[in-house]
Amino acid sequence: METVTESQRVGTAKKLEKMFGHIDYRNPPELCPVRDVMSVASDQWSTLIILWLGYFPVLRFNKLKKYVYGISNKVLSQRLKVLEADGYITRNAYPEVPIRVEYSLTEFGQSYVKKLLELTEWMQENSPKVLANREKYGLL
Amino acid sequence: METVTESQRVGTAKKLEKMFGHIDYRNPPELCPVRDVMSVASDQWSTLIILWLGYFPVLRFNKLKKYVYGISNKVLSQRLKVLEADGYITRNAYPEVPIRVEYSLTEFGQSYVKKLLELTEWMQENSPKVLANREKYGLL
DNA sequence: AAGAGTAAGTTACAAAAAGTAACCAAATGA
DNA sequence: TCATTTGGTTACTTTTTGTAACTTACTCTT
Repeated sequence: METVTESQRVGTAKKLEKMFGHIDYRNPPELCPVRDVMSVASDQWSTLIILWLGYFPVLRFNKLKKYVYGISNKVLSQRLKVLEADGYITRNAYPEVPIRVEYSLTEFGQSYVKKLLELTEWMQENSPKVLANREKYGLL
Repeated sequence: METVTESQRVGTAKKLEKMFGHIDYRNPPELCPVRDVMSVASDQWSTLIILWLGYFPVLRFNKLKKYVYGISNKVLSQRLKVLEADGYITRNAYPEVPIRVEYSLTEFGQSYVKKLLELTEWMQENSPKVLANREKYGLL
């Protein structure tokens, strides 16, 4: 068991201890719901799906597929199921012909999309720096 | 080109337009630095690496590997390179025997870890809800 | 002097995940 | 009768991950 002195520790980071196990070298996903839940919600495709559903209050399968550029039917369908199971989105199917299926965020999903937007805003502000760093690194 | 009325639009979500292309069905990663940069930084393993480096100011390869439970040498090594290239972390090698290599966050990395911690805090607060949802969904 | 140990990786091979593209159902319109 | 439509599914290929053995270079033990 490792101990970290206060001086070694970075400010707010104490919370990691609670989040990712108790710093005893054992924080596998089975023992760590945060890691488990996060790996679903912050997956690349899931993130884009949730963000677009934050933008449009309701979207049908094929519309969503156009916005989440590059996603395949298969993966979109998979992710939608998981996101529904985890409570971020709802699926409403209307038995018309052809069938109409509408996806939208739950309240829970909306609270998540707010957090996600904070992160993407940071990304937008900072992505130029990252691209500049990559350039520089490439030359070394 | 799709138009969204103000009433359809969810609050802060207008920013998506700037972030993910101009709502014209074309936001591939090549045209969208945010998507590109985000896919590296918010990858599951990268996230854990950055979080642990936020907790311990400096970590060596094998220590990092113990904290980021379950990661393989290969992937750890890959992610560290990319995170270094993107400017989140620094690598310092001391030519002792055996070699000693120290990783730590750059200032930029520290500004990112703060954002990341906000997200993980949300996850910690909300993961019980997600697990409960999953249970319920499983029964349907 | 031969062998073991150590840190930080790399490499070859196997398994899992993702991408691709064709296919399906059910009703409607030409 | 045949094409069209939506929301997927399926079989197959390619890419990404995971596994575990190996490497390098020097030091310590025997």
